[in-house]
Amino acid sequence: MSVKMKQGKKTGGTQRREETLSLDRIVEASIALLDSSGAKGLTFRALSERLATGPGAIYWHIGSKSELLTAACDAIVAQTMNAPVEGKTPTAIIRGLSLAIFDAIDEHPWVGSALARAPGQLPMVRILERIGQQLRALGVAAEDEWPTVSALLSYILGVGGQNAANTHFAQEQGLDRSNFLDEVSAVWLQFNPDEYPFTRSVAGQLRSHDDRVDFLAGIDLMLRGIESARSR
Amino acid sequence: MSVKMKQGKKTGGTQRREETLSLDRIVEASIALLDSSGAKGLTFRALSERLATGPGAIYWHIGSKSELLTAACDAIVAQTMNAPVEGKTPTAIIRGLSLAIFDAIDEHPWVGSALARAPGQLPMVRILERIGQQLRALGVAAEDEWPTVSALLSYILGVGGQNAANTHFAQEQGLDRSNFLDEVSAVWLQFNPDEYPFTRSVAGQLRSHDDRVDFLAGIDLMLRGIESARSR
DNA sequence: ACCTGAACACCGTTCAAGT
DNA sequence: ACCTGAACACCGTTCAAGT
Repeated sequence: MSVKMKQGKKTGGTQRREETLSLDRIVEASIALLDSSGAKGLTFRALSERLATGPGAIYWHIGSKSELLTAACDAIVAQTMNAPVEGKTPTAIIRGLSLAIFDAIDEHPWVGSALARAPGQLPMVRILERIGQQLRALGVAAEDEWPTVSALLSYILGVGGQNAANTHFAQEQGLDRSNFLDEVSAVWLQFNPDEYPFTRSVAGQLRSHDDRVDFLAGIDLMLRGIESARSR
Repeated sequence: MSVKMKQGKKTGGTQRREETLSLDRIVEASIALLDSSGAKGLTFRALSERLATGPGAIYWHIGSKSELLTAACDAIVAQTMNAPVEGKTPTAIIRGLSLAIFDAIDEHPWVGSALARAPGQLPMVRILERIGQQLRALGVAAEDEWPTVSALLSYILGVGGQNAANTHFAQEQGLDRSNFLDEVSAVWLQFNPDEYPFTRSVAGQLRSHDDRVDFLAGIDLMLRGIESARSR
């Protein structure tokens, strides 16, 4: 739940009063702000008002806004990736982990874009590690380990980013996400059939689809690909 | 090369002088700005200076900054997706199309993030359409068409987004991208071996890898998955 | 129809000054 | 060591006024 991005920050032995500012409290307030008003809602002014302090105080605890966003993202990802996953086989666990991330991003859409903007950072690494261990258990060849996790991770980040963009776009237009997708589908149906035959014919499926099911279908596609590489 | 995002904008019969403002000229200048100074470089002030006009003039031609970014993105994507692709079989063409997008994003990193932020919009649809047609040629079952393009597209967007984030992060630290990845690799090697065994052992591969090769490996993984679904 | 440019309502970040 | 809050250097966007 609480994650230090900086190190060497031990809070002595004596207990301070609840109101004291701390990275944890800042991150907590940031998450609340992000959840309620999206990525645009996280500003140092809104944050310092919520924490009854000035913007400068926050800068004492964290270096920049992007660090703050990554710290908030990491709090969610850590919580998600530390939770136990049901499933016995490596493939089942990978499916479970993937769905857990999907659901976390679904609940906190801003995590999708924050994750994509922090390459190589802790939040990404947590996912990389847990999926990687299962790939190893699956028996993926050593030289294939990196390209394989990398591919799975990219896919997950891609879906997460789309998810974030969809909800952002939707609430910009005052719609919920499924209404927004309905509208996209309607636009696609107006496209010139000679130029965009595939898009048109698939527009209906866009309308009736289930994001979560499609996401899992993609994971399964990749898992089948991994299997078929292993067995040759 | 030139794409109208608004409609009904015919420029009469008479030719205006070169200096006249137009969506095309604005998009062209935007691309130059984005290429030279990244996503942060595109501001209405810098743009209006370059075009020797005021910010208000630009707003007469385009509705908002995000529309402008999408229009610039679409100019690149359209050019990329309209180019002929070598390859005879559907799989070869999908590989070629994917590489073409990868290379375009590599050359214009900002396209990676612009693409991700424009769900359902024209740039994405261009990619969707061309890949979708090849999936159809491949014989993918009608009910699998949507989840399959969707998965390929998410993967491509995911890699593109990472690519964009890497170069953005790198130039923020005054490094080039491979030096930046070296640094990430060094950080990973410092992680606790008990908590992050996989990440540590894979850090070396991160250092010596080739983004483009890894990207293609992911595409091949998915293509194998598609094949194996078809043959059962 | 198209352009000008000042003005508005914000941002992230810094920093002297306080305790 | 930690906090305050004014100030700086920006943003995107609007809009009366011009041609």
